[in-house]
Amino acid sequence: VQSKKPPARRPTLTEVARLARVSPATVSRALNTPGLVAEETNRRIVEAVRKTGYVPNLLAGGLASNRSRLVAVVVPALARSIFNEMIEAMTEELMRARYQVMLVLSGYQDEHLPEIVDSVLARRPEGVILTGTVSDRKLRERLVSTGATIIETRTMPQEPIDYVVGFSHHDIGAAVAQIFHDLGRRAPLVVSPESVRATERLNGFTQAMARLGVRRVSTLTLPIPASFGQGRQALAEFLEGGGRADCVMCGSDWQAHGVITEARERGLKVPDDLAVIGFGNMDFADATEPSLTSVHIDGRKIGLAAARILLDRAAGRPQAPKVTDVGFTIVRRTSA
Amino acid sequence: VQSKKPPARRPTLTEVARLARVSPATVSRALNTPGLVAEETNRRIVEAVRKTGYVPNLLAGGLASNRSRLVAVVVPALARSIFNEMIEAMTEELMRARYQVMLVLSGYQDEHLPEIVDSVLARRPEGVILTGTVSDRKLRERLVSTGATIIETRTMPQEPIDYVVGFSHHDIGAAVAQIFHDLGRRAPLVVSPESVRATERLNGFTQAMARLGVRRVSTLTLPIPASFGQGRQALAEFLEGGGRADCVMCGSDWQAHGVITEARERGLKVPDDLAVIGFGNMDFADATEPSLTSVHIDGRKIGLAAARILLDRAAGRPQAPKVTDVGFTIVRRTSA
DNA sequence: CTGAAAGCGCTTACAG
DNA sequence: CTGAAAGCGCTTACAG
Repeated sequence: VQSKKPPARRPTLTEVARLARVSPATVSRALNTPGLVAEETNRRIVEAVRKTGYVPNLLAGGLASNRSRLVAVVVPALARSIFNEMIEAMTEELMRARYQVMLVLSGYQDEHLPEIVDSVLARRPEGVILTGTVSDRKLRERLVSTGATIIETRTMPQEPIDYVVGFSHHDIGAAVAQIFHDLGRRAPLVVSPESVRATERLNGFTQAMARLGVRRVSTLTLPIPASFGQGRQALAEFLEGGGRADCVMCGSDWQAHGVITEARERGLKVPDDLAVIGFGNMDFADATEPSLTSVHIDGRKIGLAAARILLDRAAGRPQAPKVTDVGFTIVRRTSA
Repeated sequence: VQSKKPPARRPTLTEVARLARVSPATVSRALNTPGLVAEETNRRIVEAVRKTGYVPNLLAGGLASNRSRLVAVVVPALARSIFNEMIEAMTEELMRARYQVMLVLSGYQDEHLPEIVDSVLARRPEGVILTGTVSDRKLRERLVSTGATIIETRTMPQEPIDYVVGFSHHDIGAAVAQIFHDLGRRAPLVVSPESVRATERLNGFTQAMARLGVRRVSTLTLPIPASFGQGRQALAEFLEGGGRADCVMCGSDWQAHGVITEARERGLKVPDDLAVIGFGNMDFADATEPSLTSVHIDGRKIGLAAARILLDRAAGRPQAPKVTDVGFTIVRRTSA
């Protein structure tokens, strides 16, 4: 006498074949390339699939065909994430083509990257979407050697691993510097999270400022993830340490909001005494008081472009360009 | 003469075995249950793995062992998402146990659910995490029949499919009603997205209000996803249509912020003329003017609890309770 | 502690 | 248009 759990064995392709009175090979064809199968045969197979409730086993299918229909997306984190729109757009597009997305969290430190890469490769993904780049040469080679399409996003590396869909953090720093310069600011401060990409923005900013005649840039480096409280405290310490600034480029909108809050608490007027520019153009950017000028990246555009590259390549369609620059915009609101 | 792409064949377990002078079976054991293998043998195998750069093929492994080490997470959407923290906590915990997370976007309509469920089951996941519930009986059975652990989250269904980690939307509606009542409000408005769960909150609210002696509740139903602009326009139309209200329960913080903005634009004082409570306790809830009272859900707690259930079950450890209620809190700020 | 063998559920040349 | 057969790369009783 059995209780509860029935054997839970799922019907297999072979069972469907038997029911439809064809060979397993024909069922496989009917499911994957229906054009190759006679109409009447197809009908019988569809009916058998329906009757049995058959769901193909993609582990077996992937193993046999060497095509996993899987794309890995590697992001540092998700909470408070600026990656949502990219991931969402990409996932939607890939799901439409019957691909699936494996979500991988890498953290902001690189130390676990080797294990993470291996765990990704173990699934034999057809594509790997990276946030930023991978600098370790061995890891880069390991990624490429799999034959998967590798796409670096949200960056613009000197030496791409394979494909790139991103923008130049360096240029963003320069553009922000230009805005402050146009506002007549001469004492810039950069509040920057401790990340490769924030550092690129810092460098772009500093170099542009130098070109514009401002050689002195104050910098506050903060641990990741950058928060409201942190931004606030950072400005407090800076000012109490005797620092002077009339403009601030922040690593995130949370930081920027913290900086603004602290500044106003101390009687500074934003933007008159202190102009502030954030990064990310978050939901709340127009809800702060004053509203926040911020750098906007089109995440959906990145996600879509990456998905298209993968699908085109999988379908053998004419290759996309290796590098796609989606650019950025700076949304001017009140704070600068 | 070959060019570019080297054969890209990855080393197999058999090659590792040959190099280590053992059988494939022993390599498999060394990798999965090292305790069963002699130390010296193990050493040789580890060395061979290193030398070859071997990465196990989980498609093959999963097929052979009938354990995919895959968990599917199904959420309606990611952009502006309230699910981030849940997903992040769950993914972290599962990755630690060498499980991987497949991200599935379902949209807010149920029409594509059957295909989505099939695409999920095709990967033979060991667990399926759902946002909300699945009402279609056939789909429920299909899910269960796979033997995977099914976990419904962010809900508290009458008849759970399997496990539940969530909270009661109905109770939230009631709690919000109580707050408005304590503030002496008698003309409530509910701005509610067109979703099952928002409707539960609406019902809880309406019933509690009735118990508290307020029988008339105005309702504005909005399409999903609920946005700032929508909330704003909704209030505008409501007031211009002659509607009266002294308090509003909103379906999201974005809506709430829109409602507040519109109210102030029209000279209404928040909270004096109009008390407002949002849902989600988003980042910007304390950045609005006035700051926003909102319902807070501990997403990380949900994600962790779900991951634990899966891992405990996979390890055959004593079963977790079928239903976990993580509750909710209402964060009082200025708007109510 | 280790190996030989069967099998997991598919796909895909190959042949007809 | 269809089938027989081999094979994808693992795991796991079974036997020793």
